[in-house]
Amino acid sequence: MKSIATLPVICCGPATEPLAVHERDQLASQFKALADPTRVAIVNQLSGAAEVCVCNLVEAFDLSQPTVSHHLKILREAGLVESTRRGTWAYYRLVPEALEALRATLGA
Amino acid sequence: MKSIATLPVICCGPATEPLAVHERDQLASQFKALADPTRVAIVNQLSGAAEVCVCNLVEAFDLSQPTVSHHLKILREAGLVESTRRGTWAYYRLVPEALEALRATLGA
DNA sequence: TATATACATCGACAAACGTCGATGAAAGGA
DNA sequence: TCCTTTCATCGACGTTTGTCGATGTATATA
Repeated sequence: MKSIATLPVICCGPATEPLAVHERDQLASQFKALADPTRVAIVNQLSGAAEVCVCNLVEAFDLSQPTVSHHLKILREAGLVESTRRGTWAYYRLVPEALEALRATLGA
Repeated sequence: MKSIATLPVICCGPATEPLAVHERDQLASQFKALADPTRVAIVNQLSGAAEVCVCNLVEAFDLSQPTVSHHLKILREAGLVESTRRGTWAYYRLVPEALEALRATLGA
């Protein structure tokens, strides 16, 4: 008989239940959205204000505007950020529930 | 004057302090270690027991032995797991503090 | 010693990723 | 209407990643 967990549940769901394939994939793609230094920095920036204009992000990171836009798209598709367009400008903000959910999968 | 955070600190450090480059890179590479479905599943497996033999992992995932070994190496280099060799077998286990630290960067 | 087993490393290859310049779309101002 | 600004999308590129078969390295057993 195999010895069963006595440790606290850490990462990615109940210890006794293996992850469903789609859950596994979903988690992986959310972590993947954070698996780049620029995107980590973007999220960090966004955590410092209610919302941030794309123009500010472009000048904050020494990258081209298309590249910043690309990273924002990845974060958006992962559900970690969302955006609003006001006039010519686009404003991005975190989705706190998404980050909280991801965080919950990492520990007890 | 820029408007400053009134939101709780979410992800990747104090809101008012931008991340240092090396912190940013370190976080990104740890998230990158979790940015693959197989590795998420491995960590989930490991959360279900004190330690798991590599042989069990190889048969659990429909992948070749070198591929599983490769994923374990990535998790090991990220500091998320560690291993012990006993006889012919290698046993892997989680590093709870590492996961806890990562989790802490994701939320208040 | 020789053989078998468990795991790591190597080398190769296709697929995915990060980056950029060029272009497109939508809004504001002259 | 025309021009400018802001942002998204496209196409291309070099690099990184996931995967495998083949090989190397210990350990155990006969």
